[in-house]
Amino acid sequence: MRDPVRLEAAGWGMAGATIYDVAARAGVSIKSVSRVLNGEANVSEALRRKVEGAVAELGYRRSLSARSLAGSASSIIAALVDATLTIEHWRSGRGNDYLSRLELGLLMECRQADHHLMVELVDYDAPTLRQDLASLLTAIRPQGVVLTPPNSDNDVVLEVLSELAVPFARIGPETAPDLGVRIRMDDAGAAEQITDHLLDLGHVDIAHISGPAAYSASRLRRTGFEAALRRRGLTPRPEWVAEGQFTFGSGLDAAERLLGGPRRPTAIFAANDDMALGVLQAAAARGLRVPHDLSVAGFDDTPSAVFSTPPLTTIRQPVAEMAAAAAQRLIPLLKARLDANDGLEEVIVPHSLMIRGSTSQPA
Amino acid sequence: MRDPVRLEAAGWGMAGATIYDVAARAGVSIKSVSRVLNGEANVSEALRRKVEGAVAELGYRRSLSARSLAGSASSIIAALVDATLTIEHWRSGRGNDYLSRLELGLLMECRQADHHLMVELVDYDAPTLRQDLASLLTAIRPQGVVLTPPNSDNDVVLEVLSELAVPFARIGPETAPDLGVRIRMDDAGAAEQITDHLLDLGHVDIAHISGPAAYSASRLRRTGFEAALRRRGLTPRPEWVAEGQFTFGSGLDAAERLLGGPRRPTAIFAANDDMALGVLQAAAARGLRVPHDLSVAGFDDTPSAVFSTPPLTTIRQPVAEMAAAAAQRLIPLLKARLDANDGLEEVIVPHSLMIRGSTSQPA
DNA sequence: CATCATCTTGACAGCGCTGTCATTCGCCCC
DNA sequence: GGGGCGAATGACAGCGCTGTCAAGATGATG
Repeated sequence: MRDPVRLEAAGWGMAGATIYDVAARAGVSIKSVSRVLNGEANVSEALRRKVEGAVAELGYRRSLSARSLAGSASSIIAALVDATLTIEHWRSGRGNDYLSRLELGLLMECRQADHHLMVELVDYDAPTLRQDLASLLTAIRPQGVVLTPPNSDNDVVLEVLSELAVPFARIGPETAPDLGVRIRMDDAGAAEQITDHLLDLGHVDIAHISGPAAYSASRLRRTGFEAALRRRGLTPRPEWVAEGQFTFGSGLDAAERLLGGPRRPTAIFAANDDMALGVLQAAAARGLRVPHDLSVAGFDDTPSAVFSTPPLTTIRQPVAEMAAAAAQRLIPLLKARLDANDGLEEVIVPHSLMIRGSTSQPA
Repeated sequence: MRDPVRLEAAGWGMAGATIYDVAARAGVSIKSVSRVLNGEANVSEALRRKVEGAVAELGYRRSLSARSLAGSASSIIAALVDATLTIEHWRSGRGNDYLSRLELGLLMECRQADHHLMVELVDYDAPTLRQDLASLLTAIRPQGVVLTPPNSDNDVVLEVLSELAVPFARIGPETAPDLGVRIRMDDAGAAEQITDHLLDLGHVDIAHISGPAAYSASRLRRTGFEAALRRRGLTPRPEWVAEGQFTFGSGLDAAERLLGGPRRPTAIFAANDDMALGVLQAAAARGLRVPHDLSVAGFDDTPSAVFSTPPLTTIRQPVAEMAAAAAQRLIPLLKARLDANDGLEEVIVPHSLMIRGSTSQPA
């Protein structure tokens, strides 16, 4: 058995107890302590009680690094976040509501399962992405990785993750329907639902501001929008779909184009709230009253959607729930040491339509 | 030298290279690799080049756990976040803009310094806080800890951190002016400035909705508010200070009280934006036009402040910058292995007054 | 040219765990 | 009553690094 004085010499000030201390206190071997802590089979009740007592008395907690190094659970979940996007947010001085909610969900689950959340910035545009990611993963050896939009589909990332056999969950996956745990909402269905809401109000001339076509969320929302029209026997007019960039400014511009055309739509469904807010501004600039002269619908239910004038009718994405579901699905995987990321389940979480002041019957 | 086949057997799929692989490839000892990587002195140029070459070829990156375990840098920064608050946010389904911006700042700095960010929920109300925190810290052994508002002052936490000699930074510290790196803004000064703005516009009858007196941010803002009045020879009227809870609802209630009094103020300065938004709503409910009949000022510059009607005049807290400053100050500390948390510098970051539509001359 | 200080490099022992394998102990059965 | 078997526990070797200490290389010095 080792010298207990070692404790004081650790340089990290008052160091915590180690497994040796617990073993000594309980009068058992370190392996037995390890067994109890890992809930291994074939442990006598007496042993368990002795160990648990010692653990409690010493306030012992296993070292993450040691566990991780010894080849077992690191109990770290890494959330991979888009660096470029983050830098943009940083520059604009704004937080990222989506990411924040996502993280909330992850944190809540991590807390329950006694796991830890590490947030990592990844530069998805770097030519060295493959290399970067591999380094990152071997450096921190997370037990599971959560891919966040809009980067849940990067081929290189999926490849590296598969090669390294790291379990992963994808929030809002778009392609590669067979890799990892996939958690998403029904974008098309939600878009259809909110378009239906406008149609139900009596609108016929409905325009859409889509997101960048590169994102399938954009495509799915547009698809849903058009499907809703078609189901009512209406033909989507291409000139009434403007592509935006998911930003306030691009929404404003798109609205200008849409409202400046020969025939003015009575409702605009923007593919996200930021753009819808831009529409609100464009409408105000033209002296159009919302919702009297123009109904506006968004997507996402960002915080500002509640405080805009009028408040936005929008789709509430259950982001935190998605994240929690991801972690929930991921953590058992870790336990099972299941390292095949194929054929895992897909979870579709329910969204909700938030009807607020920005939509009404056409005048 | 070890068996290179080991690589394939690691069970983690394609494992990354280890220091042994690099050493073998470079034809040097592992210690030399370690030396180069740590930038230790007395390393020949030739050695450095050989090692760096091998590292590059292999895409080698040191294992966090091993480094941490071996007693050196864990390169982990832990951000301690209030669990109760987080759960509330989780329930409400809203993100946390403040936290998000804070994290952004931390992430940016971590990225630069090749550190990692771990976000940890802490239940500050738990009777076992001391124990919990000690366990947490010994489990993850972060190199530095960032305390986030409103928990930058918890005595138990500061104590544990000091005992464990973990360097820490405090965002928005209120008490204990000599512990850790302290990063804050000038709350009183900012409050004074925004009150001055109202006074400059010609307002005399200015009311204040403060935050909970328990938070010194509340007290400082109130102090600044009253100081501004006094400097103009005005006497603050206690009945024109209402205490809110930093929430929308409490702002609305407080505004009701203030506006329902015998003499109606022409301007209200709320200690945060959420409450100011409540004031906006209360004013609208009473048919008061803002800013014509009532000027409203907030504090924080939350995202909704931009999209409210009218947009809020408010104080912009440079949260991300504060966080970045914290990390910036913390990381060198880690390197220097400085484990005294006393007498460290205090950083006061500049705020800015955002003048928007919610304030104007009194009618 | 021997001597000593200085620079450069390597061997080796942990850090705190987990995994493997060996050992002990009871207990059942013929 | 001996052989066999499973359950319970322990001894010990790493995991991939860093720190310590020793040794070899180099150069300065008298």
